Amino acid sequence: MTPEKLEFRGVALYPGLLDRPAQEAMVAALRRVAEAAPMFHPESRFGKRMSVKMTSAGAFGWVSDRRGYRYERRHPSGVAWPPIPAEVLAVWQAVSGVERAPECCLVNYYSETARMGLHQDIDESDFAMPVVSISLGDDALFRVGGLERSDPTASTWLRSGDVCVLAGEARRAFHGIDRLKPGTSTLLPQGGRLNVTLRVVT
DNA sequence: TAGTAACA
DNA sequence: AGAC
Repeated sequence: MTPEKLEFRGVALYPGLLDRPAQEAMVAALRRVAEAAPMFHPESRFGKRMSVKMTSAGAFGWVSDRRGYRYERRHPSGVAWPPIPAEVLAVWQAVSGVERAPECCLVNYYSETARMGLHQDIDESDFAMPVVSISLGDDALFRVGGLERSDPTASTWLRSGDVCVLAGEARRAFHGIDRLKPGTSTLLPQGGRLNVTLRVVT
């Protein structure tokens, strides 16, 4: 793992923390997660489908529907979420800086046209616990703002193998993904991007 | 509005 | 960036 650490608007960035073999191993593990807990398109509380597909691993999964955003013990189908893969836990241990283990491993799949609007991660109970994010596959334009939606934003490209940590001032910063750069990675045979986010929820 | 479209 |  490359130890280089950068900072972008308060977000810690570890470019290329995962080398190609590590990325491939993680994708294989995530494929097993998606077999146990199939990806689904969440719906916002106003009935609009999000463009990303998602599933989770761990004690809790993140769920969105007309009842709002929350963490649930089970996949919408009723099955328990599979365990968080060891490869993913190793990244948390390397960069989170906390002793607690993550309780939720949210896996988002971005097709070439998928995006994620500016939002805050505020469905957790302890904001002293960081959010760790792993990028796999095509490059993605990552936008980071401040604590209010109207705060100015700035963008940077995230590449396959990069890891971000949202902690401290940036823990509740607005952030999102504007677009992908299709064809920039050969990691995923069908293209697109996987993003893995790790959180302590309770 | 974890979304979108129109418009500047 | 703001409005819906």
